[in-house]
Amino acid sequence: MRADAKEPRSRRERPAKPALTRAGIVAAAVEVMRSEGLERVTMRRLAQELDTGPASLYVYVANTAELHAAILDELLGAVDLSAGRAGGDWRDRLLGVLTSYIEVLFEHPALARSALVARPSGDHYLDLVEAVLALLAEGGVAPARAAWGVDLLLLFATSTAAEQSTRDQDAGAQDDWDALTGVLRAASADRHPHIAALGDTLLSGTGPARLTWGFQALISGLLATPVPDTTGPPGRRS
Amino acid sequence: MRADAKEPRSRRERPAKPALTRAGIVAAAVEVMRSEGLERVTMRRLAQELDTGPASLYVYVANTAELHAAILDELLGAVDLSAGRAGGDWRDRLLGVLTSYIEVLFEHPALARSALVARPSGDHYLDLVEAVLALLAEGGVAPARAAWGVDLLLLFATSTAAEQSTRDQDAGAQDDWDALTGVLRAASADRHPHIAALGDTLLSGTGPARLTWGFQALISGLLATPVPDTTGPPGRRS
DNA sequence: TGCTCGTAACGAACATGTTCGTTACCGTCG
DNA sequence: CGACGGTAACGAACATGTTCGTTACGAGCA
Repeated sequence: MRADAKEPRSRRERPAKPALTRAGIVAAAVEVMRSEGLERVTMRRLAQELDTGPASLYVYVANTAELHAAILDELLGAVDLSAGRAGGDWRDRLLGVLTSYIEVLFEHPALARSALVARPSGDHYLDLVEAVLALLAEGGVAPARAAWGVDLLLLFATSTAAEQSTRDQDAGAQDDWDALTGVLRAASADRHPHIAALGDTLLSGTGPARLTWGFQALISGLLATPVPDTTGPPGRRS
Repeated sequence: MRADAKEPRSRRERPAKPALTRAGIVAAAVEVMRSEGLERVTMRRLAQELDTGPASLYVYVANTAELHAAILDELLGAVDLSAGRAGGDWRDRLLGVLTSYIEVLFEHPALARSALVARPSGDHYLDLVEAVLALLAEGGVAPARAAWGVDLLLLFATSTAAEQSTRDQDAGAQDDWDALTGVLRAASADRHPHIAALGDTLLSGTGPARLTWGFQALISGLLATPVPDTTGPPGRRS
């Protein structure tokens, strides 16, 4: 960004730019994503958008993963939390909220992967956690169990979406899929009898059906499994 | 790698090198990992090790994620599957196998992340799937449900390990953790009453305890949740 | 008014993943 | 015996993430 033919002194001519703040960076990132796709949201592209150099961004954003997590939190504003406040069985409503969450993730699986690395801690994510906790409480789940349960549910949703990363994206997805089915089918009955016996059943079911089943299993499981008596003091998980 | 001072004609002098095959590449990758750490296992470093250029590797390995997945499969040879064949309750034994699996992952969280992207399909991974399926069958879990269940269990294990990626690694882990606790504690009682009420409980429990609880919840859940009648033909999950 | 100094921003650099067009080898055919 | 063609391998290039030392700016002070 030197004094080339283009934009000789753009900083003066466009004082509307947010002047390098974290919120501004994230906003610009979201905008670039909406107009050019997530893969174009690179540090350099973003710096160009903000009329600066890549290095400057690192003052406000630790790395690309954190940036993506911030973008994700922005998108999480679209999660339909009202599903939790409607009528009907609390389990069904919980399923509704989780489904809404995962629908957002499925649109940008790469973001889900970032969310696994740099866990989102934005307002929208907290809203989601709050909604899930409220539903669990309504279902009579003990607080300690709900605390672990919300983690379990959201981790499952996030990682399921993350898993789809390369599968859905572009071409080559079908190749991957074919390769996987091939490997499973080729499993010798000698070494892997159960795999061979199950065959295609391992891969059966459409995405949504498996997803719903998974959520229901998780809910049932956490309802049935008490946490080990005292949940000691908080500390680094290691 | 031109005719510089070093190794003018190394290819002739070291005919022992595996001469560029996928197995050889993966073997070299594992060796580099063991001696210099995973972060040093880069395409360039690997090419140098094999006395070739980075581009040549792409004939046998699609990308870095796939390479890492291949490495992981190699490490999965260390999973203690014999735990599944010992005596005692099948659930306990299943827990033992899963724990052994996750112990391997926890040593190299970055690999777990790759496994989410490029799902491993090596022999050792199939062995693991087979062992889990055998235990589920022993527990009387219906085949269709076991097929989905093994996916659920392994996805949980893998993503839990992947989540630790940046946390454990090096310094900065503590920073992240502090930031997270800070955010949760700062949750206003107005907007997020349940979060505020739970407080530290959300972060309570040591890693192993939470992990064990998660596995048990998953097992209970899949035992309690029937799959939707017919599990149609296999197809792309979308 | 002129100087100093702390901080935000910057430019340049390095290592990485990945791709592209080209080259060198080797068995095959005329 | 010599030309051909296919395939494995290669070198160079490009875009990316990230870091480092340096610069420019503006507030506070002499």
